Amino acid sequence: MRSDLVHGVASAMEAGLDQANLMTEPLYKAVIGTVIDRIVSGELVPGAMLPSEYDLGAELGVSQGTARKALEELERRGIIKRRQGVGSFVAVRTPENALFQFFRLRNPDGTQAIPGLAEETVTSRKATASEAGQLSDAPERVHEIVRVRTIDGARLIYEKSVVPAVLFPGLAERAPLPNALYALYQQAFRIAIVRADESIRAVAADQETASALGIVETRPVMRVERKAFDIADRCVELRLSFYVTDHHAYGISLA
Amino acid sequence: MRSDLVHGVASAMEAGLDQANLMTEPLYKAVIGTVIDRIVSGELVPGAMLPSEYDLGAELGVSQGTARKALEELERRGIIKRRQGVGSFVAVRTPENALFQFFRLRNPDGTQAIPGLAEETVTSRKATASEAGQLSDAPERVHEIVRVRTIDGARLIYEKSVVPAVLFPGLAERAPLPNALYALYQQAFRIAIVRADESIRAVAADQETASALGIVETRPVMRVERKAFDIADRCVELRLSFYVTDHHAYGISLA
DNA sequence: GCGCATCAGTCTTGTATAAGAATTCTCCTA
DNA sequence: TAGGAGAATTCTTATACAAGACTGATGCGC
Repeated sequence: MRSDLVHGVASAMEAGLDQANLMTEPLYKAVIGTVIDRIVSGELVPGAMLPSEYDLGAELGVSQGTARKALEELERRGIIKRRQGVGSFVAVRTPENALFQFFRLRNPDGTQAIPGLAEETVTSRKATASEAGQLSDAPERVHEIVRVRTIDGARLIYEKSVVPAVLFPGLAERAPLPNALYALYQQAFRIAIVRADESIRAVAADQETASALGIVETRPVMRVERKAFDIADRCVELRLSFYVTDHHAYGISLA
Repeated sequence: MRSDLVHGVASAMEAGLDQANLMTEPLYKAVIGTVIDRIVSGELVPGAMLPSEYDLGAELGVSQGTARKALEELERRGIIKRRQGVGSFVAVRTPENALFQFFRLRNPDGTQAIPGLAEETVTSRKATASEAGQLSDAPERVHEIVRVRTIDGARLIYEKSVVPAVLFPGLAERAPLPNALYALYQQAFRIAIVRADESIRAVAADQETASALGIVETRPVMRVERKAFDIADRCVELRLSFYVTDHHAYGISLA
């Protein structure tokens, strides 16, 4: 079986993965890498059905149980969804679940707040040194999306998103963009956001934010810096957001 | 094997678990419940070694593989730690890892901020209706821990923690309390915090917070409401914290 | 005799595999 | 149109072997 395994790993390499297997990497990890490669390459599009555990195992020269272990971990990471009796599918980021996963603002009663879109400007420009350093592959040019978002009609959110131009060709021409950017990223550019690191502070609104939201400059607002990572763990978006949290709260869970 | 399984579940019931198994619950979930029961009951204390996969399986009438599946999930939940060639151990909440897991304040360079303790008062009183409704088992009396914490000598954090008196007998007499409360909870009261839900807002400091931290009343501070849950998923602590985030940020990860 | 390295043994978890059960959907039939 | 057989899928359980880690005995040099 080991020879077949090596063959399976070899196909994974052909699909784009060629590091990290020097010392007999476990088979199931090689399978994980193969599946991720196929998603990244577009061979498996969001919503597509994966081969069954048995077929995937046969194809890569491993047993059904090993393929299963790989699929279980992919589901834990949120990359695929599985349904008994039906099959395994590449996770689809819909406007609904994208909001539920990454938009954390809650109403006073704890329910999810539903944001609207009041203003939007999309521009292309050179990346700053800081942006190039934080984004993967140090892009030279970026798209900047500046938005004012509303909740129940009130202008409460001001946010700037920066993405590499090379990964999002023609983004600026697509304006106006839909409310849920991450669903657009996946559907139009095949980039699935699966993880985000955030840095949160309470600050007094600066002049730019205050005028955008129509508030006084000294008002406390929540300042959130986000780095968003795709399925291949590349940092593909920087986002700086300001929230007015007088009647809403940012809900998170620590585990 | 199914009859033996039922027997295993029966022993789990004797250990304290007697709901949620009406319709042929999977064996490995019954094993998970049994292990959790033993930890909650104090039969397995933090740091104690669990039976090996083989022994645990034999004891409960399931195979090593099934016991293994249960132990894997317990490790994912952070309830136990496993080391190849050594064994499985009930997770120990040390002051260090408790801070790393639940104290999210970061220095400007992204490293973990180390808090100190400047002031502390511990009192016992009747629970408010709101507190009784949020805490598990609607306790009549609570302990309240009010603290001012420092970072690099600066008074930057003001926090009030409320815990049920019945679960923490004699807590008030233990003052002064150690810096890491959750380590104390586990070591002195056998209550392991494994999860917390937080609600974050940016507000202007109120009079109480401002005087405690020595800042002006209008200064923006981060207001964090936390509900902390133990291994049995009971809400055992309410905490209201105020952070001065001029030079520090609250770091979280969304996945 | 004392100290230290080495090595075998044993206990543990990690990996791989396989067989049968449970779930879901489709399609045919009455 | 309702119901049931069948096929496809994931889910559960079980077993065998590999790999890592600690223990203690053994032997050698000093």
